[in-house]
Amino acid sequence: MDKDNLMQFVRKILPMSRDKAEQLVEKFQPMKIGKHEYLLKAGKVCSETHFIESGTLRAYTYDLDGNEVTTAFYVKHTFAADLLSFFKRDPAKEYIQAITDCETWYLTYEDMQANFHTIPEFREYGRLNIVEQYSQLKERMLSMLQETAEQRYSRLISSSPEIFQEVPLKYIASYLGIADTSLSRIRKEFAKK
Amino acid sequence: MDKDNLMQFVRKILPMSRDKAEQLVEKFQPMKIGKHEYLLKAGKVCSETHFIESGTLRAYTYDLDGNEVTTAFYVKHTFAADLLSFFKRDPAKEYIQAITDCETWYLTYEDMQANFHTIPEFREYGRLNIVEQYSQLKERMLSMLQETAEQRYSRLISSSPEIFQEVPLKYIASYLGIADTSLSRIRKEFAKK
DNA sequence: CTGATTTCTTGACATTTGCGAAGTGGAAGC
DNA sequence: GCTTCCACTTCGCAAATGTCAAGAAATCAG
Repeated sequence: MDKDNLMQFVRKILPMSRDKAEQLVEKFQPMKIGKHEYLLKAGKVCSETHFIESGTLRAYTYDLDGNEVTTAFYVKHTFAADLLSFFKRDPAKEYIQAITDCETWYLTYEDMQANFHTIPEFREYGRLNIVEQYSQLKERMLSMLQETAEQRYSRLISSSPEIFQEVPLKYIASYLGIADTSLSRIRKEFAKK
Repeated sequence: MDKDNLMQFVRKILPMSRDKAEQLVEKFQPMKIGKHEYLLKAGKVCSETHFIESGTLRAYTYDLDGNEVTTAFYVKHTFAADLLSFFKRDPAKEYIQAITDCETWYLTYEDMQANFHTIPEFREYGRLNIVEQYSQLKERMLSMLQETAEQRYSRLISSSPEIFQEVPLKYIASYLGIADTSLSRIRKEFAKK
């Protein structure tokens, strides 16, 4: 397992020389996580950020009635971490669980801080990365505000078809903010078209 | 008009000495914006971030059917800006409009960048500020996922009662993701309790 | 392979919310 | 002062979604 995918991802967000990029990803270390295992549990401080080489994970929390609410899916070649816990050093409110076996490259908070202080490109990358996550969250927010459940489903299946290969539909339902029975109906309607 | 409120806000997010804080807020300049005027228009790059000394603003965009969707309210003693446009230097997708007459302290992107490079505390503040915004957006996202319109209304009125003093209800409705007639019904039910 | 568990679908029914139209009250402009 | 416009409410009905319960289908464990 080499770091090519990680390098490619990093340079896409902030174009830089190959040398700089290599310096930047140097501290990432490999990890394996088995299906159903946890990358993070609520109550613990998120101390690493993981670039997913292979596999799929999800983040979830509980609503006031005790129901699971899936807040994010993490697919290969993206980063998985609880940003808030990671940067604020607060206990996480979410669980991050492997849906399939996963391989990741992870960076600890300490290593990241060290690089922030010594590599200007890394700082800039760090900020842009947060802005990028904010951007995605905002799009999802807008989608919740102005689209119907069917439109959100349609959007998800065309933007991230991989998710549907590996993730149980009930998780997708709670991610879309609807009951699993409603998703089932929507899929039925959707198939007709 | 002095910068006390600004200083206080900045130091709340990242505690630091009074000297450092003064250095940090030095570049902020005063501006006045009249009711109904725009602080930012869609298509333009957001080139300043505004700390609101007094007044209220809202951000909005249009959905696919051409309806206004209110995405944020900015009340006094918080920052107003299109984060994505500001940091990515992309054209904004939103309008930011004054709902009442406003006074702000603003900082240009260039001044911010300059300070980022020379003052470590400023960098750290900048990152934490984004994380803070991300945190608020995430809470709103969760609220959309798991709460009913009435619960969202209830939450907003208790967390930000000021908004209801100055903002037309139809904007609040679109912020909550519901039709203005539905908000009207919800308020009626809510008043009974 | 078999039984147990989980996931997914379906149906009936209740609730929430949206939409269009109508009406009221108040603010703004002339 | 009068008129116009805008914000807000209300009503009736339609559409979307939730809840609960049952059963089919897929998956897992031994």
